[in-house]
Amino acid sequence: MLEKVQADRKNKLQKVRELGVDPYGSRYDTAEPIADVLGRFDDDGEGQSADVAGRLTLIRDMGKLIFAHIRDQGGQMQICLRKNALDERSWQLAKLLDLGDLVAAAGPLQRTRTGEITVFAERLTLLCKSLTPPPEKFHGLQDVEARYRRRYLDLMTNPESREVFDRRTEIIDHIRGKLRGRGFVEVETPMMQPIYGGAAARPFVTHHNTLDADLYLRISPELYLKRLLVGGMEKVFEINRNFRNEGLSTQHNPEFTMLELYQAYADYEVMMEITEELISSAAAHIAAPGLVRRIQSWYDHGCEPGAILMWPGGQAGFDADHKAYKVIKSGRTVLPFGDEQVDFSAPFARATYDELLREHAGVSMFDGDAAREKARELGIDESNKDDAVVVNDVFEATVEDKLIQPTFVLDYPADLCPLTRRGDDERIALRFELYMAGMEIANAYTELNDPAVQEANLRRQLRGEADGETMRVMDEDFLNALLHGMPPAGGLGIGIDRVIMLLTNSKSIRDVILFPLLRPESQ
RNA sequence: GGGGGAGUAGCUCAGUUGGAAGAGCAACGGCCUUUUAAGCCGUAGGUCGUGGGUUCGAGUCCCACCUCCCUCACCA
Repeated sequence: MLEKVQADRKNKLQKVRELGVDPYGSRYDTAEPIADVLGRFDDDGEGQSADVAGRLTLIRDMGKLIFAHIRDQGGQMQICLRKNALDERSWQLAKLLDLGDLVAAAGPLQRTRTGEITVFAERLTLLCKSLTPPPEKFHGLQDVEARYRRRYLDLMTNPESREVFDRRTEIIDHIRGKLRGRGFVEVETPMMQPIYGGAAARPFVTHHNTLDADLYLRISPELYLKRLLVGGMEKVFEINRNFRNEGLSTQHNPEFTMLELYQAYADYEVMMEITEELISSAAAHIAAPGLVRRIQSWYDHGCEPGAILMWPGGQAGFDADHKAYKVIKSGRTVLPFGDEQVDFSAPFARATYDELLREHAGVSMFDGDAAREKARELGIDESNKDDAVVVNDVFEATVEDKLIQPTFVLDYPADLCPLTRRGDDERIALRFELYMAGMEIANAYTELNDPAVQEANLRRQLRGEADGETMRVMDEDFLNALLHGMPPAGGLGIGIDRVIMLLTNSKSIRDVILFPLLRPESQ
């Protein structure tokens, strides 16, 4: 069947050529964004005209009169093609158009009898003939696997999907702007590393032929960014991919985007302020009415923006089935995430690791025996694991999914944190993680800059960590760098994909990554 | 890897107890100059995920496998 449709379309393509028209178009830079056209239309104005370009999403052919919807990246509107308004060749061309073709139409701009703003074309230009029909015009592409594997079809037909990726870009731009405003410089450090480190994860391995050397795709940029602190770069950040050779889930993609930043002469308290500012301001930015208005034009199918856009009480809101954004309380930014309402307003709640563990598990992080008992009660295998690993297993099992509202968890068990400075109490590390909606979003510490302690930490193996998942791979050059003296510093990592999930109400990380990793299709 | 769910036309989906594979959209032919998922008349389109099995007969029942989704495990 598909072959037949493609053959029909190739026939039409040939007929287009016989008309002397290039079916693959060429430069066309006179078109105006559709959202702008709809926005400037004046009901009392006369002699208005427009020139728009985009993909045909709907065609209603009435013989000598054709109505069609044309969509560009910011909006959709109606065009009308009439036999007696076009020259003979253009009319022949109009009758050969299919859903999915890219065209441009120019002519007078008027409302139709039923009130829809419409370009009554006097010029029609074919920009690209489409040989494969688009998905169903009303339901769009629903099949989840197809949406991930053939993202171009998802983007073409599902505006709410495009919307998520537009927001992703806006959020990352916003974060970069905030960091630049604080005097941070963006750097790029190796993705391919001879020694991997900075996190506890299994790496991907690759090979450089000329050097005949195995290299690892980085699991973290941390050790390189700290070298830059040694070199005198006092405020650095990197937003880039990390690769971890681990399982896939709704919260894990093997390659994911991480923000890491380091600030000399700061500590984890400063990192908390920065985290709060980045995330709460990104949420406020993304919930701003101006953005909601622009988005709304996608759903409007040609009705003028403004008709649906004024929300009562100055609140911004947006509802399209599963993607909903709202600013609910004035002065606070509250966004829905699934069944939850998450309040992104600063300041975020703070609690120590030990307080939370006592509250939810009834044991102290300093009492290894009690933690083991609790672990057995929870069905966690605690044999052959060090106390700190058992404690953390209990923490993850009992506390994590309770942390829906933004919460800084402070002061981790020192044994879990080889790169972190100890507190006055040597058993704790000056580290926090930020949890939201039960997900780990950020991780930061007051950085360890004592080379002797750092070396000892890296040499010590913790029992209970799986083979190959330890960060204790000795990086002599990193230790040498510390011997030259690294300023006391705060370091922060934020999982960008998860932030995007929270701010776009996406329950799966695959919905915020354009091309998530799936099993390759066989044959 | 364990558990649960799904896979039927290009797309969105029905398919009863096992008894002749369906609808809408898209496509093709025809009518139609103000339609809104246009309408009307007609035509065509299927390896029912793959491979076995049970049966007179399998989209439907059984087994294995493939892919995706959810969940658990894994995972800073």
